[in-house]
Amino acid sequence: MDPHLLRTFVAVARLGSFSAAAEELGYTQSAVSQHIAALEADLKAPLLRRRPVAPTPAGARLLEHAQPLLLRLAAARADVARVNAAPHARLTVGVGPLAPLPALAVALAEVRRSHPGAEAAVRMLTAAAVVEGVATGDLDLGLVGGVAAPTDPLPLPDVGPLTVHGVGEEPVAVVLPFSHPLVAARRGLRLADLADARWLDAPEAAVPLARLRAAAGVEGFRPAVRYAGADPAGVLALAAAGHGLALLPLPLAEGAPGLAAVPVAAPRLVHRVELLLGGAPTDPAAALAERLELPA
Amino acid sequence: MDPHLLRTFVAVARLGSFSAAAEELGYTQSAVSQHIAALEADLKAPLLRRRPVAPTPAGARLLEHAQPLLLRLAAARADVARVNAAPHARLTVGVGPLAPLPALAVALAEVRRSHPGAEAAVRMLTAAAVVEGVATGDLDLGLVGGVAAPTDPLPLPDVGPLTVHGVGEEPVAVVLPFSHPLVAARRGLRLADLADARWLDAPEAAVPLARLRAAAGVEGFRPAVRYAGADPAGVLALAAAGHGLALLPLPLAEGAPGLAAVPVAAPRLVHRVELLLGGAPTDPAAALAERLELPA
DNA sequence: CGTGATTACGGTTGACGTAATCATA
DNA sequence: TATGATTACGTCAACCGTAATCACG
Repeated sequence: MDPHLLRTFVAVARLGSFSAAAEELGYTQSAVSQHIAALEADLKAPLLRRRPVAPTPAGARLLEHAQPLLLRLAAARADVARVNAAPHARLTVGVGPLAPLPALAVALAEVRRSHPGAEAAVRMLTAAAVVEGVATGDLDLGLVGGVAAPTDPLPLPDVGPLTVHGVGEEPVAVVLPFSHPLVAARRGLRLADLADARWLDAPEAAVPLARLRAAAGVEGFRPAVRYAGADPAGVLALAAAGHGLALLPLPLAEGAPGLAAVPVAAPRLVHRVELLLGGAPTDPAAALAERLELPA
Repeated sequence: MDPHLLRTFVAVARLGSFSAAAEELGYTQSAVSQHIAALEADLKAPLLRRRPVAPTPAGARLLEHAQPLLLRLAAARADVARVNAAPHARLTVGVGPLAPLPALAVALAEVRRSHPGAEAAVRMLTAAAVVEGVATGDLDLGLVGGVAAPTDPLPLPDVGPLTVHGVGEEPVAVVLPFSHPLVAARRGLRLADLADARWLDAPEAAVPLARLRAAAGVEGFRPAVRYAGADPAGVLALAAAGHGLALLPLPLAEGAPGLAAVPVAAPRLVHRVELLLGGAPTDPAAALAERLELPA
């Protein structure tokens, strides 16, 4: 299970073609074929069906493992590199959806105050991409939001030691059109009671439905409309038009036209924003200072 | 970053000696030296100081990554193997501390009822070892307990896709000697108010202190006595003798001589027991049946 | 000095490319 | 039949072992 073999395996599976993977990776078609054959021999199981190229059940299982494995490998490399890395002047910050920009503004202002010469670049990304970027060193700093039980850390994908600091918690609310019968229950909405409602499936721009099922402890929360965008405003618009409910941070939800934002009473949930730094837990300010080159 | 190199690196770091690692891995001293040199060249950083052999800061970071990486690698291998594996008659169950044996007994009875010919072996392990064993296929089934917010899944180390099923939740209680002033607060104990008390540090046999800090959202919970055993009875004895407090599942805690078990009112916590199976989520009974060979 | 890590060197194995072959849409 | 995966084979590098050397306690 050489990482190189794993890498070509995921490339082949993703592209659905040996030759395309070969070109992408700078190998010949033959080498790719040999890689896959070596993997299949090692694991004693066929991983791909050819013509058309598609993963077998065993290959699908391997794929699920391979991507996190390669990610962790990159994270390990980045983490070791950080130890001996020269500080750099450019600070790259990744911001996930549902990570409120006010918090980012405060953080950046603090950086500029303490490191007046440092440039800062901000990238808007998906939550998974922020975690990946911070782990692999592509990002110096990450800001992600999500729901969790109060004071609980966010359940982030485990790609290696990351420093996670909660920087804020806000209540969460269900957004629903004023016409919705549940608006009457102005206070004390139980999430489990909404399991049979129609929900917006907006995994990037609102709380994912799987998370709702886990939090409420019941099945349901069937998706009515899927919204692939990352902008919560789109979710608000869809909710106002009656296409389904969504769970959002209260500050984001309230004041939206045509919508009621009803806080969730049970289970107790908050929207939590966390600051991510690569490497083992340390003081965030000190860790940042170490990585930033102070102008002379 | 060949896994082989990583494997010898962790062996060298663990044993503190190139030659000892060589013997353990069936290599020659020279090969081990070359492995480490290759790793250091690849990562462009010294990883070990020699004479005495000890990890450098960069090596320490790598170590932190290497163990989970190798574990995931083994898990991937096991997961693929499971797909094409022949069912076997022997069922191995790993039981973590704080996983109540009644639940195990019920589970085993159910297995024997549905698969009358299946032998079952039970191993008592640490929680981490249960997760590892299930992931790597050494165990067919795992049972672990821990505290979490109600309906929340337990925060288990992420070693790959595991099927996790909650099989029970019970209240948690602080155990304290009858003489303790807080016994008066028979109901409605707030965990945060106990941050300054003396606690038993029993990471295997009771809720770990780090978990308490995270749940209460405050620092504190300083350890008074460390108890390395895995048997909660030892914790009860220590608590009764006044050596410190501990958080335990209520059924375990109540009725212990000389102790009061006071339920925790805030934050809302439960002791949750989860059933672990290797592989992607499926129906647990069906998954087990697939792996068990029914006697003819 | 002696234990133990490193370096030098040779044999073997394995990896990749070229090119021919095979298989399937 | 054409596209694309596989197999054959040659070359070259990588790996590991033996043995000599080096270095720290």
